[in-house]
Amino acid sequence: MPSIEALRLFVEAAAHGAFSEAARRLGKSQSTVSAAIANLEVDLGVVLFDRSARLPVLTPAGRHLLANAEQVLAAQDRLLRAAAGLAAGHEPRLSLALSDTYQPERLEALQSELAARYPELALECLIAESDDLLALIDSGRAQLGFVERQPYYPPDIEYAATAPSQMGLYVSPRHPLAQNSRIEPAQLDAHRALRLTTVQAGTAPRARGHNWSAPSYLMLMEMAQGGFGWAELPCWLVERYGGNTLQMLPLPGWPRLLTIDVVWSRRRPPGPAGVWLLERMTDSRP
Amino acid sequence: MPSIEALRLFVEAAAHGAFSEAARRLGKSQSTVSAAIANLEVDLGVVLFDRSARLPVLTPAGRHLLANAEQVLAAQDRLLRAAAGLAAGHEPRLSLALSDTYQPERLEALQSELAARYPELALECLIAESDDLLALIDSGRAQLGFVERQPYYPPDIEYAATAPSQMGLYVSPRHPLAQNSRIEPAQLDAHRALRLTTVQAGTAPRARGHNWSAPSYLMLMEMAQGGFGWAELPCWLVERYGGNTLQMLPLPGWPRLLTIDVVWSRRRPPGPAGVWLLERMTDSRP
DNA sequence: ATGATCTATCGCTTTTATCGATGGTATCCA
DNA sequence: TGGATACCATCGATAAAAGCGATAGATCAT
Repeated sequence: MPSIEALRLFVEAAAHGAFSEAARRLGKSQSTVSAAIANLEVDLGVVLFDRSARLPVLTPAGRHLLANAEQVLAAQDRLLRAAAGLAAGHEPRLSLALSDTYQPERLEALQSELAARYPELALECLIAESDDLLALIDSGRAQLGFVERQPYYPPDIEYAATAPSQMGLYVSPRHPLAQNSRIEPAQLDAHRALRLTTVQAGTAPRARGHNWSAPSYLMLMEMAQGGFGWAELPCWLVERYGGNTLQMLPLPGWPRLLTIDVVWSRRRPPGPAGVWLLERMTDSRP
Repeated sequence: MPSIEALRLFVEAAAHGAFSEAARRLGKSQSTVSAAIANLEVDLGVVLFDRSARLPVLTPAGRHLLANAEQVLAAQDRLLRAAAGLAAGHEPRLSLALSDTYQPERLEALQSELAARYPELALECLIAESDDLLALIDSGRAQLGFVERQPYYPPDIEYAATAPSQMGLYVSPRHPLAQNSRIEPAQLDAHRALRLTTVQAGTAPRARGHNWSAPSYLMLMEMAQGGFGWAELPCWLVERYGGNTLQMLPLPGWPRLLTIDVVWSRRRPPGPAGVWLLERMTDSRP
C-alpha cells in the first residue's frame, strides 16, 4: 500500500533525476526520500531506479509506472482543488435553466471565463419554459434561470432584467398569411396559433380557438415550418436554425423586444459561481 | 494530505452508508473508520457526512468529492495492477512490426483476449517490410514481427511459420497487360515492375531495368492503380482497399501462397505477453 | 589529492494509525 | 414500556512508521 507522499517523492525524483533534489524541493531530508523510494519499490515489487550510476536512472519498468503514479497524483490534486473550492463555499455544480427565448451567445462568451475561475465546477444546462423553468428554480433543481419576463413571480423567486431578446411572428412561406404585405392583428385570429405550453399544471393555456402547442420554441418552429400556423419565435432562433423556411409577418409593432429575466430562488440562493455569473449577466448589457 | 487508506474508507463508507459496515469489509475497527473520516474532513476542510440521522448520509459536497476520491482510488488500482504485472515479469509494452503482406484479421481476433489477459499492456503496431522489419526486431524496438519468409535471417533472429498469405500480380485495367487473357512470365519483363524497397542500406534492390519502388505495399498498390506498372500485392489488401481499380494478371502459378513468418530476437526475447501471442499465432492455423 | 555532491544506512524522536473499551442514541420488537 | 441491537463518537494505550540528523562510501570535477 504505497502512500501518496511516497508517490510524490517518486515522481519528483524521477523528474529531476536525483533524490537529493527531490528532497530539497519537497522540503524533506535526503534520507527520507531514499527510504521512501526504497519502501515503495518493496511495496510495488518492482525496482524503479537503477542505482549503479552516480545518479539514479529510471528502469524501463519505473518509467512505465511513473505514468501511473502521475495519474494518481493528478487525481489527488483534483480532489484537493475540489475540496478547497467547496471549503471556500463554492457550489459543486451550477445548473442553469434556459428558455429558448434566450440567445446563448452571451452565455457562451462567459463560459470560458467561468471555467477558468471555477475549474472544479460542474456546469449543467436544462431547457424549460416559463412555469416549468420557475419550478426548476423553486425546487432547487436549477440555481439560475433565463426566461422571458413573466406576468407573475412566486414570492420566493427573485429576478433581474438582462439583455432583451427580439421576438417575431413567423409563418411558412406556404401559409396563407405569407402573401400579405401588411397584416392587421385581427387577421391573426383567423388562423391557427402555435403557442408554448408547459407541463406544469395549474396554468391553463389561455386558449382561444384550438391552438397547437409545444413545450419548446424549437418544436414550435418546426410546427411553423410545417405550415400548421403562425408562431411567435425568437428571431435569433429562426435565423440560426430556421434556414430560409420561415417568413416574418409584417405586423405593426413587430418584431418586438422581449425582456429576458434572470431568476433565482431566495430560499436556495446560488453559490459564488452562480452569483458571479448573475452579476456578469445583468451588469453590462450591450 | 489525505492518505489513500482514508479515501478508501470514505468510499467504502459512502457506498454502504455505514461506518461500521465499511470497517467490517476492510478489516478495521469501527473507531478507526470514524477517526479516519473525521481526519479526512479536517484535511479537506469539508464536512462529508451529515451525522444527524442514525446513519451517516453524504452531504452534497461529500457526494461531489466522492467521485474525486473514487478517481484517486481507480488510478491507484491501475498503478498496483501494473506493478503486479511488471513484478510477474510482464513486459510493459509490446511492439509489433507488421508487413503489409500480413492480413490483420487473425491478429485482430486475438487482441481482445490479449487485452483481457494483460490489461496493463501497452500495444504498439509498427509498419515495416523485410529488412526494415528485421532491423526493428534486432534493435529491440519491436519484439515480434510478421514478414514474408526471407531468404536469409540474421543469426540472432528466430522465426516460425504462421498462416500464409496469398499474393497476386496486379495491374490497372488501363495497363497494356490488362488486355491479355493469358500471359507468359517473359512478357512481364517488357513492362515496368513496381517493387518493394527498404530504407535499410546494404541490400541493393535486384534491379532489372528501371523498376519503380516504394517502401510499403499500400504505396505500391496506389502506383499500380495509377497504371505505372505491374506489382505483386497481397490479395487481401487489393480486395479490401483496392476497390475495383486493379486487375489480377492470369500468369501460370499465380496467385501464389506466400509463407508469413513471425520473427523475434534471440538476444531480446519477447516477454510473457509476446510469447503468449507468438504461440497463438503459430499453433493453430486455419 | 581534494572538495563537492550523490546515495544508503543507522539510531533516535515524533507522529500517527489502530485497537479495545465505554457511553450516548436511534430503531425494532415483544 | 423495556430490552436488545444496532449505530457513532470519544478516550487512552500501544505499536508502527515516518521523519530527521549523522555518518560512510562512491563518483565527478577541479
